[in-house]
Amino acid sequence: MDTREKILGTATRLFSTQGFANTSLSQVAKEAQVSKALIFWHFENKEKLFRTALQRTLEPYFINVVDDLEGLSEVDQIKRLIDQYYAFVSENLYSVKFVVSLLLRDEKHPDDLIGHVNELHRVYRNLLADILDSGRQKGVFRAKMDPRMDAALIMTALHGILVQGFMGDAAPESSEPLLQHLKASLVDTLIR
Amino acid sequence: MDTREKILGTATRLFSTQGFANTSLSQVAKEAQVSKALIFWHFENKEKLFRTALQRTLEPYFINVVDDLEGLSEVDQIKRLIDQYYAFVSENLYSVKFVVSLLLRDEKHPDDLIGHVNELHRVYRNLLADILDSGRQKGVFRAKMDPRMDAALIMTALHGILVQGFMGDAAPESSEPLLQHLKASLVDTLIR
DNA sequence: GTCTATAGCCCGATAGAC
DNA sequence: GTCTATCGGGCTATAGAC
Repeated sequence: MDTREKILGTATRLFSTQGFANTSLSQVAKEAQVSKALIFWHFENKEKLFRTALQRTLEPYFINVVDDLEGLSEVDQIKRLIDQYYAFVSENLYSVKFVVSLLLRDEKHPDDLIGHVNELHRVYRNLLADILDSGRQKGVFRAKMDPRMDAALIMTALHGILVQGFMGDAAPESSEPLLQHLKASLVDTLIR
Repeated sequence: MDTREKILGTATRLFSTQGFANTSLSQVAKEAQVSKALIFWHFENKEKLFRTALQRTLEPYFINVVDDLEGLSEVDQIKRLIDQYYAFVSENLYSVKFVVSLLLRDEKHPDDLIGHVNELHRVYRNLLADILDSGRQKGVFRAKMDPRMDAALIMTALHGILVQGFMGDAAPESSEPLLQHLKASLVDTLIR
């Protein structure tokens, strides 16, 4: 593997599990099995290395989620989106933890991290709201529902599952049925 | 004010806003207006200071929530608990952020932090489940509901509001109506 | 109990040989 | 591109005067 890649991979892993301040370049160098000075050759300083690692971390966040929805009913589209959100979080738990922990810190938020995350949240919520509204107009969902609020509520519940995943290492076994219950409760109660 | 108190208060504030590694004892000493050595006289080392500060941070987490519920109907008890959870998080946002960020780190979790948080979560969820079950037996709620799962779902949604609070500084204005919608959707749909 | 002074370590970053 | 060696500085922690 490329040396730069080796450094970047190690740094991404260490930053995302230990945070920026807790991770020394000496540790990165040791675990990547290169000299410390080499890090400065490839990345100007610790800050630049961090930004590059963060960018790498955020890459999979651009997921094309819409393609999967064609041909499904509104109800199934919603359920599919919920499943996809959950699957994404499960598969990227480390980096998700990383991003959330960045949001929690006073630490200078690198560039537009917050904007990036908010944008992702907004897109997802709007997609849900559009589907809900479409279903409402077709008479699948209750007429007096509020698509935007119900979309926000679904997002909220999904974020909640996220938190549960942080807390209990007991999560893996307990959050799967919770997800099923969430889909049943939130979606099915919207059906007229 | 007592010097020890002054150090502890300053440390609690700085640790909770900047994290452990990002907060130097020099900074604590400066902001508490004492000499650095004095910190070591009162607290053996940085770790001990941190543990003491964390304990202080967790103190308000023992809230007596039950007394407020007497005389209320099951539906109103649930809604009251939801409001209390939300109010608590709003009033203790900094320390809540602190605790969550600790949960996110690989860092040695100080003592039984996770156990402590899980316990709090468990107590709260069981309380919700008991109330739901009581209401179900009285015929207030649907007979075929699952009190434990529905309690877990409510907890999940509340945790989700937490995350929203982290993300958007736009939270204060947008999470209040979301809370109302949450109560309406989750609780009222349980009513038979 | 509170201070100043300082030891000793590890950090980020640089210089320079190969 | 990769290394060793090293600098200056901030850190935790200690020593010792008052």
